[in-house]
Amino acid sequence: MSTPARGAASGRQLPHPLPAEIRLEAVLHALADPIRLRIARELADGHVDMACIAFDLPVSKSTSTHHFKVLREAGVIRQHYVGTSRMSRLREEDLEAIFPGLLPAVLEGARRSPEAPDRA
Amino acid sequence: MSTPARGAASGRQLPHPLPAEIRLEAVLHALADPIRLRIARELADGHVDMACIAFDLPVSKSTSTHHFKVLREAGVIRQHYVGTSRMSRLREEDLEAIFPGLLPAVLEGARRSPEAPDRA
DNA sequence: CTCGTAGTTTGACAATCGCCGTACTACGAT
DNA sequence: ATCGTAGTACGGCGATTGTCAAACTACGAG
Repeated sequence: MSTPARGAASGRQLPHPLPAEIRLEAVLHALADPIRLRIARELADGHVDMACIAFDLPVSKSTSTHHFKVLREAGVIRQHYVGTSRMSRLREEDLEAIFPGLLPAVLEGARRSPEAPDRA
Repeated sequence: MSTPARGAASGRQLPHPLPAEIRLEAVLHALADPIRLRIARELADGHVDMACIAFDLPVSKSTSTHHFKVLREAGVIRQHYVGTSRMSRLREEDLEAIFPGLLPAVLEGARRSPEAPDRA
């Protein structure tokens, strides 16, 4: 039948690392990319939960998916489905517990830097 | 004296970015590598100035040179020659002024993490 | 001057990364 | 049931990265 009954509204599950599995190198690597840093900054700036589409990123859909996946697998964001949209949120509390002060420092630094100098 | 007047002890010069040129992405990228993170941690742990050879890194000489260069060009460390040895030091004050709290948070995180999970 | 030590440079290689387009799946609405 | 929307998965491509070995330079000691 069409409705598989196995999913419900939260049908699709997404793998997230446990706090103990979050690696510093992975977090730093995830945030070292300009686009991912921008995503993190936008998530931090007021918006608690945002759908991927809400970000106006200068890349294709597949690349977007890729960047969100890197952030999620590094433990920087948490994602869950709402309908066909995927909501993203910073794992601020988890990260604060594991690497105190790290995320705030990065985000504050990102706010000061003019986004990116000009890589054209 | 046999040594000519052209060099003195600080003969070879090394390019360092000015504080204004230090980019957050570059710093994060530099510290996202396990070996470079380890270098930074060892530099922070008590040793103010260290020669490259003082680090017992599991890589070849050329790779060492490469990693130190990445750290220097990102603005994380400052280097100067003493004889044939190159001394390295963390740019803690510069970084603190540009990205307050970032370096301490990273270093503290590096101390907690068991170096590297086990990449064998 | 000669030699050894410390580090650099070059060039190569495999692996990863960021990016894209296309084809596909899941959900909601009609 | 059908369609549109939101996002995923699967290659594929060019650029960057981490690694090494080999040849080289710079300094200090004897």
